[in-house]
Amino acid sequence: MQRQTQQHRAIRAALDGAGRPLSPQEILDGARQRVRTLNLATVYRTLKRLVAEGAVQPVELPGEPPRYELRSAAERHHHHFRCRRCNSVFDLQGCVEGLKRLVPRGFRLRGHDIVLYGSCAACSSPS
Amino acid sequence: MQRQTQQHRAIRAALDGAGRPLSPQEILDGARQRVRTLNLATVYRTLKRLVAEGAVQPVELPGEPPRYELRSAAERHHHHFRCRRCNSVFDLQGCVEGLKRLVPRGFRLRGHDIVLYGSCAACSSPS
DNA sequence: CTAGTTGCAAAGCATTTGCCTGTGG
DNA sequence: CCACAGGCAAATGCTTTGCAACTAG
Repeated sequence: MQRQTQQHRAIRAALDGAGRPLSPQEILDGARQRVRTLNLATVYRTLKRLVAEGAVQPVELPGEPPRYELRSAAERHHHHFRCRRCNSVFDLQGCVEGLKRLVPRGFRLRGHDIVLYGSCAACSSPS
Repeated sequence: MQRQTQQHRAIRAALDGAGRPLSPQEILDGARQRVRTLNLATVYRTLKRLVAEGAVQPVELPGEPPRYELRSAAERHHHHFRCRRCNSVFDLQGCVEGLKRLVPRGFRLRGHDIVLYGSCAACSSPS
C-alpha cells in the first residue's frame, strides 16, 4: 500500500513542476526545496514504486542514465530532444512518417524511438 | 601513435569475427582466446582509442550498455533495428525526413538517433 | 500500535585511472 | 633504448541494499 509521505509528495511535485524528464539527481535537487533531509536513495526507491504503479515513465536515451517524467506528460506518443550544451531533455510533440520504409523485408515493425540532438532555445540564444 | 600489440590485434579480430555489435565483456571473452592475459581495462582503453581514431563505432541503444562494431560495417549514416525476441541489433539504411518539424521554435537541430523495434525476419517467420 | 518509509552508510557493478612493469619499433 | 601499452588493483560514479529509527494511517 502507498503511504502519503512528504518525501513522496515532494518528488511528485518536482516532476510535476519541471515539465520535462528529470534525472534522479535533478529530482533530488528540486524536491529538497520542500524536504531538506531528502536522500538520493529515497528518490530511487520512490521512482521505482512510481514507475511500477504507472504514475511515472522512465525516459531512456542512448548512452545516458535514465530520466523520469510524469505519465500525464507522456500520455501521448512523443519523442525527445537533448540539448548538447546543458544536457537537458525536452518533450517533443508529433512524429514522423516513412519509418516503415527503413525496415528490411520480412521484418515486423512494432515501435520506435526518436531522439533529436542540438541546442535548446536557452542555449541557442546569445546571452 | 598506434602500436601493433597482440592485445590490440586480438580485440580487432574479435570485433571483426563477430559481425555484430559486441559489449566490452563479449569482446574480452572473444579476444582472450588469442591473448589469455588480456584484461578488461585494456579492452576499454583500446576501444576508446579505436573509437577516437574512427576505426570502431559505438552503438548506443536506449537503456542498454554500449556495444561496439567496426566502422567498416557502419560506414554511412544509419540507424538500428532491435528485435524484441532475439535482442539482436541490425543496421538499417536510409533515413527519414521531416525531423525539423518536431523541433520547437528557437531550438537548433544538429543530429538524431532513430531506433526501430519489432521482430526480425528470422523471428517473424513461423519456423 | 506497527508495517511501510526514510536516512545513512556500505555494498554492488560497470567503467576509469594510477602506477609500475613489459614490449614494440 | 624508452615511450607507449598492458596488468593489476584501487578509485570512480551511479544505483541498490541492510538496518535501525521514524511516521503515516
